[in-house]
Amino acid sequence: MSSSRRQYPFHLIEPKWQNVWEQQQAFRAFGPGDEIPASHPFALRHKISGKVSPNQLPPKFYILDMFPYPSGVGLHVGHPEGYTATDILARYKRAQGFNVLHPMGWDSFGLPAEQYAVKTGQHPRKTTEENIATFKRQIKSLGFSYDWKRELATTDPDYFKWTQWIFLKLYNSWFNPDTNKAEPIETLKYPVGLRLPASSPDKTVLETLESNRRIFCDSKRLAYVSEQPVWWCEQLGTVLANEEVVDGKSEVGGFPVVRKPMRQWMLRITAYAEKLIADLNTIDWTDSLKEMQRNWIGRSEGAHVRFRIEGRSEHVRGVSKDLVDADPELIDFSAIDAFIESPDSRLTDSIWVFTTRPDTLFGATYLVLAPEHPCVDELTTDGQRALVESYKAEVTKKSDLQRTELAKDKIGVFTGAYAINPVNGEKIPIWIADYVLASYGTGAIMAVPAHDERDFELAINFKLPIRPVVKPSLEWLSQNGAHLEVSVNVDGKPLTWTYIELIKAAASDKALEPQVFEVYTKRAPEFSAAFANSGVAINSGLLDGLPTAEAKKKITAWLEEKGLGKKTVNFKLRDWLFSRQRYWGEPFPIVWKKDADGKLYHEALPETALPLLPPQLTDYKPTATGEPPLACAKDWVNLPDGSVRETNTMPQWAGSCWYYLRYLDNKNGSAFVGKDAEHYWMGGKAAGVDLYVGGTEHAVLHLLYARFWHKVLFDLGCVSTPEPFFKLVNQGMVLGEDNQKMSKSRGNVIPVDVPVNEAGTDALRLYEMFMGPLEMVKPWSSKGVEGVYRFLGRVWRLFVDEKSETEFEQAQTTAETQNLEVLLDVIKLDPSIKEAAPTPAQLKTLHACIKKVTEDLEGLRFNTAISALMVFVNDAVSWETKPVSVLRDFLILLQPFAPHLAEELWSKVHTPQSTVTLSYQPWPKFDPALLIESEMEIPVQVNGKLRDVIKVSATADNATIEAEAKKSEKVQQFIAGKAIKKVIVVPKKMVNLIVG
RNA sequence: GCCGGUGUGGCGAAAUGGCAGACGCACAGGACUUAAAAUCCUGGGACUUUAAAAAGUCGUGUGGGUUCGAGUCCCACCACCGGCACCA
Repeated sequence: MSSSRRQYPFHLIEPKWQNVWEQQQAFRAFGPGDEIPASHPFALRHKISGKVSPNQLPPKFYILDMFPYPSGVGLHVGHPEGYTATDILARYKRAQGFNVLHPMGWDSFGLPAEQYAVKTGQHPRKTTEENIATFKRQIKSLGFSYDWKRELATTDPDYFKWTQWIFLKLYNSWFNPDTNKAEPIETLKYPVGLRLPASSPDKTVLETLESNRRIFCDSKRLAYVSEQPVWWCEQLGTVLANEEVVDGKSEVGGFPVVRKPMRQWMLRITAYAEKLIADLNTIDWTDSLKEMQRNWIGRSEGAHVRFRIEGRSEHVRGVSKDLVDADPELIDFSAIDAFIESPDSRLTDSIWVFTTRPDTLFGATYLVLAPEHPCVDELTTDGQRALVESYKAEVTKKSDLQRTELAKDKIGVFTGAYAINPVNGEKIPIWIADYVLASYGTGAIMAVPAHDERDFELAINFKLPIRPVVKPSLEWLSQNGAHLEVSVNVDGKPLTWTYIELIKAAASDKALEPQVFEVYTKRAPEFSAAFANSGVAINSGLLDGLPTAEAKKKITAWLEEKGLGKKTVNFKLRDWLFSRQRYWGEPFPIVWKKDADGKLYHEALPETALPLLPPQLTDYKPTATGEPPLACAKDWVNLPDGSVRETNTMPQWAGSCWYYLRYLDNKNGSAFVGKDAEHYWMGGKAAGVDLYVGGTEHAVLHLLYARFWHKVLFDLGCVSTPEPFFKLVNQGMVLGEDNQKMSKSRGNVIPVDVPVNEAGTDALRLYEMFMGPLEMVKPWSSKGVEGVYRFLGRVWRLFVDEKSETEFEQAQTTAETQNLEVLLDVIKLDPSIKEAAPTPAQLKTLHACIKKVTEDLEGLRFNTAISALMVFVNDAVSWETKPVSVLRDFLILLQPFAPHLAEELWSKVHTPQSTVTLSYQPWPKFDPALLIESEMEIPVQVNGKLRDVIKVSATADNATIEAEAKKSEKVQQFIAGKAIKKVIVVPKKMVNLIVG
């Protein structure tokens, strides 16, 4: 920045007011049960003090930032963008009389501190504490109005005690599909004896029952254990999350990663898939963000269809009852039946598939299983076994990336087995191919090559039959189906036509159509593509002639009636892999024990054992076998009673799933949040957090996980709202001056202290918001900072006396004592500022500004609000007399944006009897009466083109306006001698004359 | 490929279907100054006519449409950014 002279002494003003706020505790948020000191500005403004009941408190407004991971390196100018937006709004809402909760904390578990520990041996807690201190100092220097009394860190045992407590809630709950909510595990009825391990002969029925019950409960818990392949990075000596693996390499360091199966904790988020989608309609998020979540959850409606395996005897309904030899009172037979009839069943007389197009069932000419499908080995015939095995081996070798890369070339292998198409009894081959994913649906599909592109490609590659069962549009056919040949029965005579000829004939002769489409293709036709859209069913028996939507309904009903299928909603969302093999995370409050058969089972620690602290270690490196670092602490792992602690830790997401609740009551030692605090801060008109601002990078992960936890807590009666964040806004990224993403390698990172040192925090805040709309991606410009800095200088000069400022400049350089207060007090108000009645024009300028700033803040349009402040100042600098009352209102408007400067100027213009500090001054009210003009300017168009602007009285009616418009000389030039065909007068807006 | 977003001066950007370019940056001219910086004042979309004042034509990614009137609404397309991606 080139300015040699400071626009105004921000270097003195900013620390001064930050100090004052700190000493006053100006931004403490008082909730139910808090003691409000009588001298606190909040008490003065609202005339309450001491302990007050929730209904005595003003309405709340909860404004939340996404709390940061405190890294070792400093903030750059992109970081404070969201924080500035929320702070402006917090200050605005405070001025409006809301009880504002605006907290900040630290998402402080994480890999960097742990990697530093591996390298140096320094305990991650020490690194974390140092980083928090740095971050806090930097954030505090920006003058945000956080209530630091509510600060929290996810690594604090008083905090993660409750993270562990919520985990236990998940562990001890299951999702009841009948009540459609989570319930304590005790409410779970279980079907005894169903495909559970055979009991040893000497065990009593009850012992077996107990063991079975445990296994069954474990299969329903919201937190459960499963064997899962995870990403293991040898060089980093740790397991990585999916997000940390980019193109088959670790995001950090670019080391190779491999898939390794490990015992993992999972959270059953899939149970909430439907609610997580449905409740998006109840919250105020942007459409794009909601859409991202919808896509991630991936809801699709369709059906499960059961294909019997050829040559196997049909499973008889109810036979499972024979397995049970226990007290029938304890048995839920309907649950057993439902299980056997479901695709979850491992009974191997059938293969279940999921399809969104059950209407194309008649066109299913083969089945495809994922290579990992559990039935593959059993189905494979001896003749095909070698081929199948080598294919499977090849697939396992490929990474996920390679599997996707080879997408174009559809390869598969025949298992040798056949299934029966339930609608027509046809014997169809069962294949395996890696384009079918084991993790989606049932891991098996029915292939309808005529109407699915992928099935089509495989069918072409391996010459499998293709049978069209949906009539495509003529247009599509003329592009794609010209070579298709079909046999047609017309009036009893078999004919072979090309498909396109046939459709054309049908189109020209409507009478032909019904009978034409009752054809059965004798030959595998030569398509050039699959027709995957909706159409009308053909070649489909009972469905013929039905449009796709109706055909789906009809065939699904038919399948359900015969016990061959079920209407189903399927989701892309998978259960959440919740464990990490790391040191620096919350330990699981779980121990492992052995039952009488020597089998391991898990058990929760009691709540009284929380917080469960991680052990002290000297080496934080995980072992080469992938065992978590915690396993090294033998004393910690092995308990006196022979049980063993869980050595995995929770992922970083765990702490951020509920931190917004802890802010409400962060000192509570007996509950994760107190009932009163929760009701007060999360209740109200907009339930939950009133405004949440953060980056898009969390659009699916954090925001989905937090919603999930919140819904579980809601179901269990722990919180009072079904959604945590009512309104959510994503701030756009701030790019470097070169229009590129800021990064160390590009060298375009601008640390916050650069603009702060050169122009001050207020200028930084103002520019962050003036750049453009909050949600937009926008480049940084140091010239732009200079512009808003100049504006603040103009504000300063609007208020202060030039002479005394010169004296101040001298005093500053010569004064021995650097007492800020004394120095700044030298500066006097400009003599043109007087206790005077404002002129109508001045009131108009002020109230136009109040209106615009207020409306823009409500709509989060910070950039245009700032331009309104500039317009006011541009006008006010030319006033000969500046009425104090007008300037005071202006300072209240300026305060949210540039709080330090506003406070300093306020301290000069405020009246002594006003005891409430600027931050709690009531927001000025806009008076529409003051904006009414005596005259108005009306643009006049001729044939839609602007020709003149006329002035008429504000009360002029349409007829008068029209007459005045026609009188205008300029308009006359264009209408003279022409007939006026039509006149449009928009009241108080404009006139349009249409001439011929 | 699918979903979402964005295209307006030299630049960041404004505009409930009604005067396109508010506000700011950069630029130019002027005042102040020995000078520079800072500050203050003035100017500006492009093109054409004009000595000038002034006037006219065109102009919001492209092509259509609706309307008295379109940056704004509708249809088709193009470019860029972001997300998802063999999801049956």
